[in-house]
Amino acid sequence: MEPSIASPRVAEPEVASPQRRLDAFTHARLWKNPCGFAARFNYLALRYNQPLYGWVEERFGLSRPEFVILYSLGITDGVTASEIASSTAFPKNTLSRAVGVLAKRGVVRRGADATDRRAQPLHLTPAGQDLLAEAMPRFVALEEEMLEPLSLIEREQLSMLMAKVVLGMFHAGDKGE
Amino acid sequence: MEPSIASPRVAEPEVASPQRRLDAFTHARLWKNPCGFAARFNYLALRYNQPLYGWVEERFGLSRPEFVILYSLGITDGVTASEIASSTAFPKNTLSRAVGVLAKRGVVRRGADATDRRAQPLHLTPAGQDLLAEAMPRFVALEEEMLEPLSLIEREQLSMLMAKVVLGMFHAGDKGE
DNA sequence: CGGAAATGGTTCCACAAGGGATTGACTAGG
DNA sequence: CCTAGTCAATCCCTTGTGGAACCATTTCCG
Repeated sequence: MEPSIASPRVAEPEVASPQRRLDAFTHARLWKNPCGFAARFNYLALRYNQPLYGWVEERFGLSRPEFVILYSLGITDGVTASEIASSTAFPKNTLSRAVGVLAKRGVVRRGADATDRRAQPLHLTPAGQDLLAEAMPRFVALEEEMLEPLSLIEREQLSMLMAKVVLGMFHAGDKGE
Repeated sequence: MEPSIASPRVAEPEVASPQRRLDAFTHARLWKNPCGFAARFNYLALRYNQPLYGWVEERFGLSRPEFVILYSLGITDGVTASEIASSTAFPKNTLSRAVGVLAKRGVVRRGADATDRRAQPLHLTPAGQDLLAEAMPRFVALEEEMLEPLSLIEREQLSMLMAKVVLGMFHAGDKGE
């Protein structure tokens, strides 16, 4: 039962000079791990979300699920709370609450679906668009910073490989399970 | 300010036939996103952790931070709570509580550091090792399943590229910030 | 049609999470 | 050798989270 991803050569030099025990442990978590791939994307997710949502919290006073709603609307305007819930795996009551907060702030507006009176398609207000416009560059910038060690070609490769994995999960999960 | 990762060709066919609105939205979140790379690893992290920690919860009655401690000890025995905290970004008090629970269950033992009586190096008990031994295959298997769409060569490539990104973050974060 | 099952959204409540202060142990400086 | 400052671990308390029950509307099916 070998690790499905071999520890790559690029990692080895680091092992030689661990500055502290902590570095050594973090290093072990990332490289000496039967689930190396999982450890790595979890690490990336952590190091990406932690600072960004921390900043969103202190800059706008918005919690993570609240901001996720804005972000979702930025991608697909008119999406409903349930859809965001299903897609992001936040529980729907959490999102319901969040929508309430956002509506009270005037950054989101609850619309009405013509064909289904239960559904509430959500829309960004101009204020919401402004807020999102201020926040997005940070998100883009940190991603850019993360990818900085890679050349353009490598980014393309990485993108393509991740795409394959994600699509696999997407199909397996949304339909199969 | 274009997306730093272009939407790869492999994704396009899917757009043509979205079975439901939800699929369409999830798809947009993954591919029509200025932070495509972030969206993808966040998606993978979600789809990986959700089922596994759900299973751990119902199988062993262990919360995520509790299991993370066991997992950490599996990788590096004798690591302390603080080190796990720093490395995984779980708050120390959460881990302290978790260690308490695990100790009470008899799966973890609080040792004593010879040179520093403040520190409590943690160790797996035989029961803890058994528990971990039962759980690990699930984690390995799901990772394997995720990587299944990739050939061995592609896995190597992905591993190498992720390694570059992670190492960049590792250095930037632990020392720079 | 009409009742049963399903679905979008909200409300209630128990509980765990994590920020902040506290204790106890080590280390450096007067 | 005592004091100030740091660090590991724990405790307390507020808050957000998310499971479950709950309405309103819609869809399914006899």
